[in-house]
Amino acid sequence: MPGSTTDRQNAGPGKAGAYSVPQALAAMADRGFRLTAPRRAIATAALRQERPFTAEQLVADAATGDGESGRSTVYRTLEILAALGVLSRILDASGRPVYVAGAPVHRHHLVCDACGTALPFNVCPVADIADALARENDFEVRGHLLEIFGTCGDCRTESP
Amino acid sequence: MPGSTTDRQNAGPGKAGAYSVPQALAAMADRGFRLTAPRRAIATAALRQERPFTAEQLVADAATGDGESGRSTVYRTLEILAALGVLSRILDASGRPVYVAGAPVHRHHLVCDACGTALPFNVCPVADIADALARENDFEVRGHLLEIFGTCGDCRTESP
DNA sequence: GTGCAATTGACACAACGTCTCATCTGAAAT
DNA sequence: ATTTCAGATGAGACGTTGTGTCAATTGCAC
Ligand SMILES: [Mn+2]
Ligand SMILES: [Mn+2]
Ligand SMILES: [Zn+2]
Ligand SMILES: [Zn+2]
Repeated sequence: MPGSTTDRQNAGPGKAGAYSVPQALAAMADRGFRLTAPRRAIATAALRQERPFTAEQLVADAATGDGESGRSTVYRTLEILAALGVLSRILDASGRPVYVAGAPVHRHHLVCDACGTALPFNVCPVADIADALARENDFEVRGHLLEIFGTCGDCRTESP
Repeated sequence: MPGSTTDRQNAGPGKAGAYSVPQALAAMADRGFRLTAPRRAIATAALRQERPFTAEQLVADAATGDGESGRSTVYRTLEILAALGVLSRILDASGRPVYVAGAPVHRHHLVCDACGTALPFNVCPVADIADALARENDFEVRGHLLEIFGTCGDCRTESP
């Protein structure tokens, strides 16, 4: 059962808000999760990704890469990493859940149709109108979903 | 009535932007789609929904309600109705595609967690910042996704 | 009416995800 | 170092959502 105590030195993310693999593992151990070989492999693979990735992608990755891991374990470990704030689970342009590195802070993305890169931005234009909308419609706002889609500069220069 | 003429005046949606069943059928016929029994049944069932509905919900509905329709036909007909602007396909809080009545105009919704009601609103706070974000990040904006989640007044008064 | 292309729907298939449960293992206690 | 067992694994069955195929059916133009 989770809840024990161990080393807390590098349990948190660095300045950029991104966890290193050792930090991610420490965060897991902190919460009482056992450091198994599959979990090490999955955390390593997840943090190596430079773009949003689906669970299935990592299933395939983990099968060939850093040791074998079953589908169930991949799903379970990604869930844990998301709960710990090592990863965030967001929705891509098609509504499919994808994971990105970083805590699930209030954040939105510029998502490139071509390469899938999700560039975060933090200005939120929703808060301004949410209050007004809530009042006008007797609606209690809990949260919102905002993603902007298009094409990044790199992809535009590479295409005719 | 023998020899009655086909209403051509009903090809478009009414003032509220919502299609009636005859209007939806007329829109299909206009585009060369045949008016089959399954299509009538599916259009009828779809326009009867008062909340966003999934294709699978309508598959179940159509099986019991206005005559039998195969799964493939339901999916295909919903796709047609969405293409015609009779329905819109949006994403719910979980990212699942759902259909709502009305043309896929630029629109966002207040989506109730409890009852699923999707209340549209038309003020868009994204346009304001999209330009700036595009410029700052060399990103060509194609579109965006914005849904606000929470609880509607009806559901709040019914719960403790 | 006839003819034929459009349409249907049973069925197979695939992707994604959940659940179970027999087996294995990390790590705490000794 | 060995014991011990709750935590963890993963093969496999299963459910849901959605797509593709194709022989049989049917709307509709003529
Ligand atoms: Mn926001
Ligand atoms: Mn908008
Ligand atoms: Zn790109
Ligand atoms: Zn409600």
